[in-house]
Amino acid sequence: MKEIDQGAEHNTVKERILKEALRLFSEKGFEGTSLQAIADAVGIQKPSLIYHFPSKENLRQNVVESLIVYWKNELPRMLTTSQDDSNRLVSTMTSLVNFFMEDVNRARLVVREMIDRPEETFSVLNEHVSPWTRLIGDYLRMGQQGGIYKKDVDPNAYIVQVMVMVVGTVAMGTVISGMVSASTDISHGPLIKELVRIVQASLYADKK
Amino acid sequence: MKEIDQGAEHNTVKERILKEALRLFSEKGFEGTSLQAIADAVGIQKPSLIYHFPSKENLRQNVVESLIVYWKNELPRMLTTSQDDSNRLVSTMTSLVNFFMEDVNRARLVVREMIDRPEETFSVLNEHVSPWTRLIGDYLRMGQQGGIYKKDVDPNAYIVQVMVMVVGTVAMGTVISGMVSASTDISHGPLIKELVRIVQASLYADKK
DNA sequence: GCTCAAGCCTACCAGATGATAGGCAAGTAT
DNA sequence: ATACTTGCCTATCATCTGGTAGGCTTGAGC
Repeated sequence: MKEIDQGAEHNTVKERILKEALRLFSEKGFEGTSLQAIADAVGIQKPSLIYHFPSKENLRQNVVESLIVYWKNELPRMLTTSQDDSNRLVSTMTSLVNFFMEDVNRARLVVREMIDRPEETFSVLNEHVSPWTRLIGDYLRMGQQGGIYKKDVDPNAYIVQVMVMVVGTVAMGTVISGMVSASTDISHGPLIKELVRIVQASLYADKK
Repeated sequence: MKEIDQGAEHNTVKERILKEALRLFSEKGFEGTSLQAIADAVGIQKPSLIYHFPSKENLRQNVVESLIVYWKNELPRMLTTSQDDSNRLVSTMTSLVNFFMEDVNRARLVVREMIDRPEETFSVLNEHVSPWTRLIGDYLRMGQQGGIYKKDVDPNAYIVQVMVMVVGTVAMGTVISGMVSASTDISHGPLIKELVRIVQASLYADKK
């Protein structure tokens, strides 16, 4: 019975720990979060935490891995979902935005990992994500030859920039909004709409 | 004599502390950096640190303020430097990129502050930067009416997105590059070139 | 019934942390 | 010369950190 629930139930202690750790790591950072704080958030004692995850570092790796697993399952689905070639790229990007918007903590954790552990994160991205982005790159180059996309687009750099915008907008968009408006609660809506516009306008060739 | 040097000399203990603190805060984060580590980097003892900056929090504020001061001096200069209206926006952005590229730690610290203290950073940006970005906003709206810029550009959101790209590219660009290439040392060059291209291509109206 | 492992607990540890107290040397002012 | 300030030091503090040792309870297997 216990083995049947494994993975399906969303309330096992282990999953609650991962959930609270993700939240606290992304809000306060890895170094800024104590095991005590996580234990308190879950409602257990510190040694019980250590029982499930033998060290803080191990817990961090598991939190990160839980995000990677999600990606490895979802990315292929995103890339194959829309049959329509013309907006496959935009629909993939939209799925990506939705993934991060589902839980802003995901974007913030990714940003933190990239700044805290640049080399390590580089390797992780290269190993788990680059196979799929390479496909997008090929797709872009084909579109360029076919005249659909602007010829001065640098496919690789373009993909990186789109990623910077997606992650950056979700993680920092509302904060940077302080640069242009005093209202504290600028929703992500207009930012993402403009994000999509920029991504498209800078990609598609002008109609002659 | 001492008062004359004040601010001009770059080797006072206080300035060396600020420099090392900026570096360590941006590399390891605020919580991830101990006063001991800063003191060691400067070459003094921990209590001597406390002598100059009464608390760690006070030191953080001074580090952040040193960046803000730079901005408040440079932003007006950037905005007024190029007389040529047609590329004032791009030249301003280039100056901004150069400012961050001068020391990547600047961009990373800004990103960290935005994620660690969203509300506080929002207020800081709103107070010190928004007066200038409002000018850019007006400038964009005028250009839209004049037909120079695309009409579907959302000026405020556009400015925010450009900022997301600038800060994001410098702070995370080389890491995200792991998504498209295995070579560890992708320079910022191509990324920034593509950044400028995207910013321009998504702004200027198509020639009819 | 007995054994055993799982899951969580209390009690505790060594080390690091931010911060304080107080001393001391050098320079400046009176 | 004396008194005071500046800038740095050593010694020490209470607190918190990640992590360990070991005990209690529950439930399944035999």
